[in-house]
Amino acid sequence: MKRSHHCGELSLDHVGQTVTLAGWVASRRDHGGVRFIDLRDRYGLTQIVFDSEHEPTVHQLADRLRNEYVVTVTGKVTLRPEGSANPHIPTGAIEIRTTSLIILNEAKPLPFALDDTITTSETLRLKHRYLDLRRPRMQALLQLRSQVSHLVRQYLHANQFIEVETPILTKSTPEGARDYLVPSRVNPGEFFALPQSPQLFKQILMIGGTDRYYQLARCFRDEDLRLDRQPEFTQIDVEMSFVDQEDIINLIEHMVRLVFKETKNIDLPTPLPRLSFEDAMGRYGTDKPDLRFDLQLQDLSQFAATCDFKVFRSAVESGGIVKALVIPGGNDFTRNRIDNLIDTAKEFGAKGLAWVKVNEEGNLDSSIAKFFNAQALREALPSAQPGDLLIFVADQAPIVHQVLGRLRLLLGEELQLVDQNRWEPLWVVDFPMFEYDDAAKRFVALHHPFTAPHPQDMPLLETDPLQIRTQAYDLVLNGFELGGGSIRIHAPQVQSKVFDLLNISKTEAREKFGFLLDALESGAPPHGGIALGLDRLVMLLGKTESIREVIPFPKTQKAQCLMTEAPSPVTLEQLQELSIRTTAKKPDSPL
RNA sequence: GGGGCCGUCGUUCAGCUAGGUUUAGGACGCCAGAUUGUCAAUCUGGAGGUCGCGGGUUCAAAUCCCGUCGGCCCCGCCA
Repeated sequence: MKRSHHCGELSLDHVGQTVTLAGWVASRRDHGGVRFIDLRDRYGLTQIVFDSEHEPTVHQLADRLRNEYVVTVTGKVTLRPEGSANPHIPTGAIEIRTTSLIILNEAKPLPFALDDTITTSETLRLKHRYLDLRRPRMQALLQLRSQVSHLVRQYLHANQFIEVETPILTKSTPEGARDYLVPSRVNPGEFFALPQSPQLFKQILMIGGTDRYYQLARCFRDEDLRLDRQPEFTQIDVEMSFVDQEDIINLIEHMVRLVFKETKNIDLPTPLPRLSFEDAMGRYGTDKPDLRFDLQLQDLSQFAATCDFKVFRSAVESGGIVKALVIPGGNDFTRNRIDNLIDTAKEFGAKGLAWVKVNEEGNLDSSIAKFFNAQALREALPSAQPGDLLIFVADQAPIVHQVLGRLRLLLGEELQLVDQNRWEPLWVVDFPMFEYDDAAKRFVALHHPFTAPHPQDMPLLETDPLQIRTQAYDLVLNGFELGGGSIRIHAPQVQSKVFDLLNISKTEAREKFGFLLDALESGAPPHGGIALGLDRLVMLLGKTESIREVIPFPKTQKAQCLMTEAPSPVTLEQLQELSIRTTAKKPDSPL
């Protein structure tokens, strides 16, 4: 018996019709002579009535119903009696007077309540994800994700993009995250890698004349997990030929604005604000600033250079900087709380944390206040008001930025400065091309080794690589990196030069991506692109507490699936067939 | 690899910080009965826990100590 309607659509308009519904028993209320159940499917809830007077047989059968039984019912849509309508659900004006009930399947008592309001440990939810997914909230999130994907596809197709699938079984890439490896049975001792991103393939597609490519690409990285990081995730992967940075930023802005408008009726600004990497680091101490609250880093290096506090002066003299955060109302921080801040600053890498209270009279209150000219400090820090707490870090710039950037986030949360209803997207642009890795004694690419320098910085490749800025851009939203991209190198000589600087030998470059180098020499168009994290986008749109909520079957922090219990040992035969022997000593290992 | 928080009936939470008050308790769920207008239904009764696991301290451990397993958050890592 097929259903005629679903459980979310019946209303006064249907009164008098005979309908058939199917779904799960969401709850039951037994009054003896009359029994009610709420029947649930993806679309909603409908109340079903079993009346002993009119339909004694069906009423008796309904006694067997339990939560999450799967049933199909046929009956007449009727108006609920005076005073018993339920205004809280869309179908609350009507109910179904049942003439037929079929129990399609039974269900054991549940390991946890499916109620949206009841909190259950995530462990249990993940173990029984099939139950968890039945909850309206989870269905809504799946639907949101589907809606976002659909909008993205529509938009990109409308802009002449072609969706292309790139290989999942591919080649291990250097200079990135750890790869997930897949042994090749027919090539003993050799391995595929799962893609960390389709980066090289999309560039090859441009060289192949595809002009505009996109893919909702599954990517894999064998690194430790975070609340916004999973070992497999989906990115909206885009690449275009004959474009510059502005073209890509424009295209993506429109797409993101469309997604926010269509899914949540949110109007993002036009155009999106931009910050240079330098400004982002200087003012927020991070390349993914959360602009939902202000609390900017204040540069006090000039003041510090002339003050009597030796720690400050010597930091500046040795090429470092001094920056401060003005904590509004921080004057009432207890000594204990300040000590905790100092400890936290040290954990973040600072040698110490200087602090000064500005008391209600506007005087400086601190053990180091005697070193400062109060007037000079006021002029250097005009935003400081009576009642504030000033905290300072003096060190080399990267450390100052890292420490104050993190303290800013911590304090923003503690002092509830973050407006949860705000949406603060921005582009971070003009990234440096390289960083110097002191440990490895070499340059490393900040973005990736295929990112093109700014044309005017090109000569610096020979002279001062650390000063080179790239045509790279990150899209940041509320402190999360939504994605990033760049204009790519299309000149083979430039690409070779960059590999040199990264200390990737000719042999190694040849071995790892000889195909790209060959392709670049075969008529590569100028091209560039971007990749946005679909999971993070949906997580932010859905305001969920972690990325796992918007992934139907996510992994735990130990990169395991609690439902399937993957990964798991395999048989000795399987290993032998793959010419593999493991050195792991697990009690349940087949060795 | 490192730091922190958490683990008590099916679920959720109390009890732990004063070791004995506990035969480990409440709520929800479950089981049985009652109930013709509920929608967090109600009423009566009942079942259900080796306090994650192992070891130690003690006359006595859910409670203190050590280890371990699992979950979460963070650092490192994530070009």
